[in-house]
Amino acid sequence: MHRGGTIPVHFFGAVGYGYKSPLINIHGTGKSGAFTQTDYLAQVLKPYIQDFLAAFAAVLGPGKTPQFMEDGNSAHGHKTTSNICATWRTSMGITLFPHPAVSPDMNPIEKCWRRIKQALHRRLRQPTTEVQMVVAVLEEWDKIPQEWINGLIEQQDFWAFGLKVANDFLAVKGKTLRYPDVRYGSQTQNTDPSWNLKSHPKFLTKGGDWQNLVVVEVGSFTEHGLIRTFLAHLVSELAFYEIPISGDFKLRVDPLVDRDSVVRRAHYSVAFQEIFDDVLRQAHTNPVMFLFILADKDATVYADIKWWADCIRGVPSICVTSTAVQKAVGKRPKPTDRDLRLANNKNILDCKVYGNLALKINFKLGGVNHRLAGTSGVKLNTMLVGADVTHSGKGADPGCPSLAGVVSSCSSSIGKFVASARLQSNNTEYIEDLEGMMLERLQWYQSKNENKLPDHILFYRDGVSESQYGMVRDEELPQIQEACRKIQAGRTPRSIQITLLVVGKRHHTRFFPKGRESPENLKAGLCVETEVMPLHQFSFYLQSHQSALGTARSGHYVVIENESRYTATLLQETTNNLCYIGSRATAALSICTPARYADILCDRLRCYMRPVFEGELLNFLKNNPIADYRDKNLIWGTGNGRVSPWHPNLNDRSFYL
DNA sequence: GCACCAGCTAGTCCAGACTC
DNA sequence: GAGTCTGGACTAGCTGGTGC
Repeated sequence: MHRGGTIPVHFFGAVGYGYKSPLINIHGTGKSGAFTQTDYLAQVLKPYIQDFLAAFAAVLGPGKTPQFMEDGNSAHGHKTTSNICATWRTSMGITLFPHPAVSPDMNPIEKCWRRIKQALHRRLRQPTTEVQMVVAVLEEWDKIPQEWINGLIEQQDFWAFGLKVANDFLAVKGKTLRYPDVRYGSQTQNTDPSWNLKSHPKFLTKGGDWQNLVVVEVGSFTEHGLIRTFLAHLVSELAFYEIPISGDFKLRVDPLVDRDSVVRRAHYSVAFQEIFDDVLRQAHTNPVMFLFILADKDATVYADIKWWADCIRGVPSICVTSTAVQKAVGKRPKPTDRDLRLANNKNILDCKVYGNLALKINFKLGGVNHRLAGTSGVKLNTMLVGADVTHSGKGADPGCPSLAGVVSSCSSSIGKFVASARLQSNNTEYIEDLEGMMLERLQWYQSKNENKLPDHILFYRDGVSESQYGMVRDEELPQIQEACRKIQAGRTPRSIQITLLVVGKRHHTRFFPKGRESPENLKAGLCVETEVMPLHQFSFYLQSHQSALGTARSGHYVVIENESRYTATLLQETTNNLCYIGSRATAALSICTPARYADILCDRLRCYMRPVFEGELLNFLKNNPIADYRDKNLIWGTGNGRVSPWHPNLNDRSFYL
C-alpha cells in the first residue's frame, strides 16, 4: 500500500476467512523506490509466505487448502513462468488463485488498505516522519476486526446491492480485417502483423548519403573495442541498404548528470557545438547526422541531446545506449563480405537492433522506408493528420504550459509525417491553436503537391476521453474548418471535406476468443462494432496489432465528423491499414500511425521542456505568460520567437521519430 | 447560499517487465 | 532498437454532505 501526499510507505499483509497476517514493512530498491521482483522474493515470498499459508491452513482445518491471490503488480512476476518469483512459487508448490486485471474490488485486501487510509486521514495529528507513519499504519492494521474481514470475503459490496458478476463473458460478434500488403523497394510482401526485412531489404526511397559520420560517446566506456565492432557492423549493414557513409569522427563528451538542468544543458550545448565546428573545419561540410552513444540510459541526457540537435543545430540525431550496443554486438554473426551476405540471406538482420537502426537512419536522412502495396482505402488526395496534447505533470510550475502537437502527411499512401507544435495554457486538453497548426500543415501539403490542396482531411485525435468528445466537436473541429476556409481564400462553402475520429487506448474493454480454456489474444485485425457500442454513436473497437504479452488492448475509434462520407466498413479497413505505415518498426501499431506519431511528437516536446519539469527554471518562469516560456533560451526553441521550437532545417523531416 | 471537505472518476506520467 | 501491457502515484474536476 502507499499513502500518497504525505509519507510514502510500503507494506505487505494477507487476509483470509478467520485469518489476518502480521503486517510487514517492505522497501523497494528499484528506481525511485520502486518495488521489484527481487524485492518481492527477498522481502516477502522467501521469509514469510509459507508461514502465512501454514497459519491460514491451520485456521481452515483439515481438508481445506488456502488459496493465494496476488494482484497484477509486475513485481509479482505473473507474465512468464520463468521469472524469479514464478520459479520460486513453482518450486515451493504454491499455486495462485486467479485475479482479473484492473479489478481491485475483487480482492478483499484492497478494502483493508482503504480502511487504513481513511483512518489515517481522520487522525487529528498526522504522522510527519516515516517512522511515525509506519507505527500509525501498524496501529490501524491491528484495529481491523476479523469479523469485518470475514464479511468482506462472504459478501462483497456489489452482491449486497443485488448486482452479480456473470459467470460468462458477454458474447459479441466481431470481424477480422485482412492484413494489408506492404512494399519495400520494388517488392510487395504479404504481411503478418509483424514482419522483418530479411526478404525485402531495400527501402522504398533511399535517404541521402550519411556524409561525415559523427559518433559522440557521452560518458565513459570501459570497452572501446565493443563500440568499434558495433560501428563496423552498422556501416556494413547500411552498405547493404546502399546508404554509404563517409568520414569517421569519433569524439567523447563527459556527462554532467548530477548537475542542475540549466548547467547541464548549457554544458552539452557548448560541447556539441565544438564538435560540430571541429567536424566542419576538417571536412568542409556540415555533418548530416549525429550518432550519440550513451554510456548510461539517462532521460535527462537524452532530453538535452535532442534539444540541442533539434532546436539549436537543426541536425537529425540518433541515440543508442550502451545496453543496445552490447546486445547488438553479442547477437550479430561474425561480419562477412557483402557478396557472402547476399548469397546467404538468412544471416542478414538477425539482430533487430541493426534493423531498427537502419529504419531510423533511412527516414531521418529523408528517405521513405515502405508503403502499403495496394490501396489504403484513404480517399484520393487526402491529408492524414494526427494530434495530441501532453501536460507538465507533477513537480512543474502550476502554470507551466501544456504542449500540443500535430503531424500530417503529404499524401495518403506514404508514411512521411512532418509536424507543428505549440505551447498552450496549463492542463488544457483542448488544442488552442489548432487553426494555426492546421494552416501550416495545409501549406506544407500544398508545397509538396504542385500547389494543390487536399480534397479530404482524415484527422485522428489522440488522448481524448468520452467526456471531451463534445469539446473536440465544438471547439477543435471549427478550428480545422476555419483553417481550410482561410487557405481557400475564405471561400464558402469549403471544398475540403473533413473526417475526424477520436482515438482512445485507455479503456477497460477487452476481447477474448470464445470457447478457449486458456485465455489468449485474438488475431490482429479484430474489429467490433456492435453489442458493446453506444446506440447513437459511430464508433468501433479495432485491435490492429498482435500482442505477445498480456491482454491486447483494442483501439477505440469514435467518429466525430464524417464529411468525406466514409462507410463504416471502409473507415474500419482504412484505419486498420494505417496501422501498417509506421516507419520505426516492422509491425502493425496498436493505434493508427498518425495518432501514434502525434503521441511520439509530444514525447519529444517534453524533452525540450525538461528543465522546467525538473523545477530548475521555476524561479525565472513561475506563473509567467506562455511567451516567456517560449522565449527562454534553454527550453522551447532558442528565444528567437519560433512557434514550433525546432530549427527550420527540420521542418521537412520526420526528425521526432 | 456559501465554503469546505471527502470520495470518486478519469486523466496523465512513469517504472518495470516482457517479446521481437 | 522497436513494440506492448500493467499498476502506482499524482492531479483536476465533479458531486454530495455538513456546518455556518
